Amino acid sequence: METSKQSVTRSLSVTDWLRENILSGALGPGERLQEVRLSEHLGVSRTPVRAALHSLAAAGLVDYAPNRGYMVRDFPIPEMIDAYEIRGALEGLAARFAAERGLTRDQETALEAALAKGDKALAEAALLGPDFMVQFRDVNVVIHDTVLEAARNRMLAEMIRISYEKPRVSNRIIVTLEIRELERRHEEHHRIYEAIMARDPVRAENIMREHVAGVKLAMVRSLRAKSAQSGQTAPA
Amino acid sequence: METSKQSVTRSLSVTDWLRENILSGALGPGERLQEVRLSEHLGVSRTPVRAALHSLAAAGLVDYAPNRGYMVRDFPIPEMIDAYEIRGALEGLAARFAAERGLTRDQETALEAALAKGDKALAEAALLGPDFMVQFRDVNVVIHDTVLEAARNRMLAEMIRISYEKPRVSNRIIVTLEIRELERRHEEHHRIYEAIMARDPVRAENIMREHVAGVKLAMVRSLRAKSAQSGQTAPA
DNA sequence: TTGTCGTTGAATGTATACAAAACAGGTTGA
DNA sequence: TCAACCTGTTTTGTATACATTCAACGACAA
Repeated sequence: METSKQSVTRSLSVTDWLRENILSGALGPGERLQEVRLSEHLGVSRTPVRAALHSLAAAGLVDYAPNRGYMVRDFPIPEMIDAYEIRGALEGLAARFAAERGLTRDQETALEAALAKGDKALAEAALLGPDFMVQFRDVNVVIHDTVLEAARNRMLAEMIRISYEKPRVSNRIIVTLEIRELERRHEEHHRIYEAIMARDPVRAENIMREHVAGVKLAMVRSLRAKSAQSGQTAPA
Repeated sequence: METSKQSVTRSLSVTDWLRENILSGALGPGERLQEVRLSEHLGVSRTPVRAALHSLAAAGLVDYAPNRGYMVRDFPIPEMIDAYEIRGALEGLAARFAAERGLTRDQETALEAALAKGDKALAEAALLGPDFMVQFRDVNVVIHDTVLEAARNRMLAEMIRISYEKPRVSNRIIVTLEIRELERRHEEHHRIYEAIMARDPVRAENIMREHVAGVKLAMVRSLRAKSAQSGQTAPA
């Protein structure tokens, strides 16, 4: 197995390996995932490979046809852009639930710490250098995960996780690089926190939805930049 | 196999069998799903049973713990009520996409036919008898499925399907029995269709979301009625 | 050339034997 | 009495042999 960490079972290891390779793009859309080939490549039998493929098919990362096997699913750009709308609707709902149900002491502390860390990172952006992006990414993850936890709904959490686990849609990735954008984004984090603390569900939902819409726009811009770039080298 | 229709593979048959029995409540929350027991009961080997359990775990119907197996997941009433909010958010999005992207000729025809059938069924409710509910259910399914199809987004479709495939949350079930409710519900169907035809995404989304919220309220009422009922026989 | 049909091969579907891990019970020690 | 541990049993995890299905290829006839 080429992954560093070993999961409890081989099936889970293979699942992780496949997921990572699909999300990173190492396994491209349309690529057939044949059981024997994979099992030889990974040094396990067909059984855990089959289990992993089953899981990924249910998670929507690979397509399955009876008696024909699995292939990496196609993720059209328009659908990935839509995915941000879906994320926005779901995370908006999470913010609403959080505002309705309130935060635990720990969640409140975690959010405040994350907000403060973000403020600090933005203030020191210049001297932090490459570490800055790492820190800001962590802040982002903590804030969104905590709001989701505060929503207290397993099904919602699973759906948001599914919407994350697609190429190019993770909140683990900060698309934009402009500091101005990040400042606005973090300002929104503050406002989401305030709305939840004020127990204002409607406002919490609206801000969160707008927040994700902002991320979507940044991603669309970055995609356009990329396609313009590749357009120069390969116009077809 | 006790199910009537045979799927292409045994794995799929077992998956269907398990899903149906969980959704119907024949397999209750917490019930352990042991591979050998199931395979003997269904007359197949452990392999297809394992495959089915894997799929259902990914679909969120059963819980899995490594080396400990599977059990039917718990579906707390509050989470099932939340599920309607999730459905509302997602179906609202679908209506918005449909309004943005427009209907094909076929979709338009299908919606108009379903609306007319619903009108007719409501008008003749008294003399249709038990057939009435069946017809109205069909109308409901066609309308929601067609809007979803018009949204042209596979990921959204899959998520809505997942939110349906929980006990008590299907649009295949009409909770309310009051004709007045159904008339209002169907009136909303008309308005959703109009908003989509008018290419008004915001309005389409809002109406659809309200529409699902109405279904949620009817379901909450019906749950309260049921718990009051069972409360008489078993107050604890 | 084109269409149909049968063969062939490669892939998935299934069953089953064996390995490893978790649970339950009793035993032994303090 | 209680706790820790050892051990048999049960259950899941894995490997592999065999069955089945599908798709591609080529032969043959129109």
